[in-house]
Amino acid sequence: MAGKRLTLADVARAAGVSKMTASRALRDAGDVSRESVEKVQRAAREIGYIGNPIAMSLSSQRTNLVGVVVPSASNIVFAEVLAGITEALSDSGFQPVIGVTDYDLDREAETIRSMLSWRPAGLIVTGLDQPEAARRLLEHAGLPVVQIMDTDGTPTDGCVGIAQTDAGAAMGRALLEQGRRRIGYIGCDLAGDTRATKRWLGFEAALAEAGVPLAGTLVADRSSSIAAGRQLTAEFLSQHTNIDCIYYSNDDIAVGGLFHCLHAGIPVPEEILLTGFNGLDLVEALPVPIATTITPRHEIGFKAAELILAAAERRSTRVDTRIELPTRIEMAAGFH
Amino acid sequence: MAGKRLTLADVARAAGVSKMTASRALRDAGDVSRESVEKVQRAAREIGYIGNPIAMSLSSQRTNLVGVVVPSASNIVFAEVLAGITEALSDSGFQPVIGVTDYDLDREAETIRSMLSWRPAGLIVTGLDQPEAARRLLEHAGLPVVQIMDTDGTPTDGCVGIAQTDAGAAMGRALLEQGRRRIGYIGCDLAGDTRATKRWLGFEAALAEAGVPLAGTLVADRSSSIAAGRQLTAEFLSQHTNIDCIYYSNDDIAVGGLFHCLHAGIPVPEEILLTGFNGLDLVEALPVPIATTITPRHEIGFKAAELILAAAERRSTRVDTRIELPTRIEMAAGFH
DNA sequence: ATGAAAGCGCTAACAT
DNA sequence: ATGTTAGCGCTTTCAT
Repeated sequence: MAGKRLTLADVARAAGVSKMTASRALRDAGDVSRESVEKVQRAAREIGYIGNPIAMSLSSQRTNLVGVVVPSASNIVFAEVLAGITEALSDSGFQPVIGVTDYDLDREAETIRSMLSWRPAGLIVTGLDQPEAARRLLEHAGLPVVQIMDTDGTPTDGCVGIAQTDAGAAMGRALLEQGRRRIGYIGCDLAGDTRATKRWLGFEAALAEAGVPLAGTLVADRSSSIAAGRQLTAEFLSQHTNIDCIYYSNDDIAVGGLFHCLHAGIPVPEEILLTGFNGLDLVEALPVPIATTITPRHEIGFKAAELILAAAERRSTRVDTRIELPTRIEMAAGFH
Repeated sequence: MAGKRLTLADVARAAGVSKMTASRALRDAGDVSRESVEKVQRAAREIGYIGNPIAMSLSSQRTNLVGVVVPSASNIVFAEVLAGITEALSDSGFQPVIGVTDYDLDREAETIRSMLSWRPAGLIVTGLDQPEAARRLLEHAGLPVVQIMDTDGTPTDGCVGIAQTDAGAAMGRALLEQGRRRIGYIGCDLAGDTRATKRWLGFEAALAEAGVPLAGTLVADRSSSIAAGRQLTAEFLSQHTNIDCIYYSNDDIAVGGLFHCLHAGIPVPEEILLTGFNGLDLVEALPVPIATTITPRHEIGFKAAELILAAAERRSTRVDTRIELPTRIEMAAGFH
């Protein structure tokens, strides 16, 4: 059991070549005879050699790591983004390393710093609006950085996301087109989520442009959840009358709102049209239709990882690419 | 910009001490005068030194990494387990490194192998029933391993979880106690999820013991989701009559079932009692009550990480601890 | 095509 | 309490 771990020297000895030849053979690093390659790879397999990425990284001054910083792991949206990243990275030899900030701005800089200390091949970070300290870290990182989810602003290096303000505005116009006029807004955790704030501002501006003021606003400093949506909706409707539409900061809260309406016997969407954001699977399965903006979560992750991969391949320290993905409004999402 | 990265030698020079003293001072490794510690830490801060964990790890032959292997990242259950792990690890100096297998048994061994190559301080792996190859890797890992979620079986080293078979049986008895007799079972993805299979077997055994056969069974080879639950329930109810209760392999599928019933106008829970597993927040917010078994997801992650930490602290290669956490049945979960 | 020497940035072990 | 000497396991560079 245990015993000392096998090293490259063991493989070299078993194959009857030098460490260098073994190293090259295992990496397909050219300039090795077919013969040697086979000998070495067979020897490695036979003795059960597993390379040591730590030593590899220290020696080569580069890692096969891609750092990913997201605000939440339990939010299905980021889980889907991560799935996209993982898919793009699979079979590339690169590994994602995930850091979670829990929407804590101080922890964000700390997390980024800690990722950078591993000198990853690239970094994927959520959002365009890091506080000063974090932004400085990204600027001086000296490696490819992709900021994701949002394209409203100036990225440090590259970005992949959607136009958040426009998305909010588009939904505002769409709701007006449906004839809704007594429109409320309910949001959670806006301090930590600048994307939601942008949508809200875009939404409000679109209504204002049509001369329709928001009929009411309820923003809670708590984290977004279905339960929060349910409670906030109950509170909101007890304070405002004749509301015919509510725009929520995301789908979770909107579904909570729907649960309140179902429980209270309020006809959805006839009396009140509920509107979320993201187009989660949950929403598509709802027994009653609500509106939402469908976002390409998986694709955002996939493309971001592709950009890092491409930069790593050409040994560049920059991505320098800006990708704005389209969104789509669905007025009656749900299974009906 | 960029330029060469600062190393320990730079700190030592700036502080006017040797590399060794600087190293010890930065790590609080004893045997350094208060004076030197301060000088070094100030120098490090001033020049903006960030340590290189790769070099540290290679030299010390140990890392601050804890490997975590889960079947799915987008499943909220594992996201909550990860949150527990992250919380236990925060401020410990250890970092989780996450690997996702997507319920693919081949990928599991590969993922474990890849985690092990980094020589983490410990490994947290989902489930007790790895296929042979993966199990061998764990046995020969030579580091603390904690298998999570399940305690029905023999762990390689330590485990933290719940008694899955018992949990299924307990729910079976509870439903009988409610007077339900025409009970169906609907499950998804049971090949990849041995825990769900154990619950099912326990459940069926409990019914059999009372002389009540399952009124029907529908198991789909697709991944678990709300949409799947909705479709499978529709299918199931079209095939079986007089069903008064359905046990689902988890909460997601049960919620899908509820959505079908709400849409079809079937009174829940009066006519049919729906039963999930986990006690997700989603379930607690539902407008109509369903039954579920509440599981300590967060705590499982937290305790597993604590075990790794404790083993690392005493420089042990084993955890050798088995923790079985209690579950609780709630017959009318939801907000009503 | 192969190998020898040097070193990546740090810490363990052993001085002093 | 501080410093010196050797590596950790690999790759880079430079010979051959």
